[in-house]
Amino acid sequence: MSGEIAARPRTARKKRINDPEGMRRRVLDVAEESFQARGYHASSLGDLMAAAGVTGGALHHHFPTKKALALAVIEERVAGAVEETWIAPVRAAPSAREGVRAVFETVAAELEHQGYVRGCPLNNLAHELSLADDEFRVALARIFAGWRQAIADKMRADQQTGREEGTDPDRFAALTVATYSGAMSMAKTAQDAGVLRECLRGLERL
Amino acid sequence: MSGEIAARPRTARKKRINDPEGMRRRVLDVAEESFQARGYHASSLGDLMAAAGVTGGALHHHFPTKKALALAVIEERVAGAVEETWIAPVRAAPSAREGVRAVFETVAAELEHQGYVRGCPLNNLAHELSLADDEFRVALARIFAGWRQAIADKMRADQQTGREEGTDPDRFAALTVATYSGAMSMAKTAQDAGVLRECLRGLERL
DNA sequence: GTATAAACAGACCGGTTGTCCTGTTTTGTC
DNA sequence: GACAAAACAGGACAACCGGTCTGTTTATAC
Repeated sequence: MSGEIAARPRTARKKRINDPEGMRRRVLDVAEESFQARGYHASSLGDLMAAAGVTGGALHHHFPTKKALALAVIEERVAGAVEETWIAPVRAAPSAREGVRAVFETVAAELEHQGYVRGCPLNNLAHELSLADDEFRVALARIFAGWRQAIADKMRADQQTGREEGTDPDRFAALTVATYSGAMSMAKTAQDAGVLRECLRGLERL
Repeated sequence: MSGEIAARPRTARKKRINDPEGMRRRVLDVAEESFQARGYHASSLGDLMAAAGVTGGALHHHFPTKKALALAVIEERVAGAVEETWIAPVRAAPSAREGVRAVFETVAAELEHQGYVRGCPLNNLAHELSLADDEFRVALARIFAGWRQAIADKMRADQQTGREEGTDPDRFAALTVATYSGAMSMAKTAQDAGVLRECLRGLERL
């Protein structure tokens, strides 16, 4: 066993294939994952490079700075996550109120199934980066605004059909997003998704 | 003039006074400030030492590690902030619902007066540190629990006098804390405290 | 007064960080 | 096939980080 030196890669002797889109996607994948799990400042580019199997040159080619990488994660991944888990389901729901209820329960069920709580992707980055850099802040604020507007628009659509006449759409949207964000914050800190359901019950008393 | 060597501090010729409590307090002051403004990972001990006017030896004497310093900030300052701005005012209020309303408006007024939003001290650290270290997480979770319980207890006291019979105290407390936390998160990201008032209005419809 | 511990000063170090730089290889274009 | 640009490799580097270490001064106990 002592004679064994590092096994050379006999297969694939220096045959490179340029795949810029795939490489960019892989970097974004591990960056999104690491930023959520460890945070922006606690994630080193060295770790990301190792996890993605990417060299420094390639990383620098696609994302000149760490900030540029984070901005891409925010605008492409975090915004996408909010769209996927909140905006689309609410739009597709029979009503705003029903959509909100469904999302709360879906997320709570998912968290309980996976056994741990990583928190809301948007809120996680918003807390760490909003005060650090104004470009970060604006990008994150835009996602919050789109989230709220989607809920408010749905509520307005409900009102077009005569329902929910006593409810202020923007107020309902703000309250919903705030409650969800705060509940996720508590769930993350307690590592228990139960508070999500508790807050949903409270919200339904409206 | 050429004969002058480095000007010796003629005043205060090496007269040191040991003030362990004061030095500890100064370190905690700048650490709390920096952790809130820049976050834990973005705050270097070097910056803190410079800001507090403290040498490395003194810092290490009172706080052996950065983690120990953060733990002290959490348990002594963050817990104190929650106690001061939330628990005490709610206890002193005529009712739970009135206390919650008063705190929301007080905080909103303060934020609008100072012109910027730094966010909720507890939530700021909770997001960055909950997943990083379990000791951090437990310490932060305990503060959340105390916050919720104070509100729930106040609601239970109200119910002893025949009021609020249709409200679940724990549910009300969870909803209140979640809404406030989420609203502060949005207010911080948008740098606009208006959403706090918006959420309070929504909450009052219960 | 003397012993002892606490409080503080200040330099030092190994490891890590983000970024930059110089090459090499692949790909697209004519 | 010639050529330019994009894509990628991999090392270099200065700055910085957190922690440790040794030594000195101040306070406390007896």
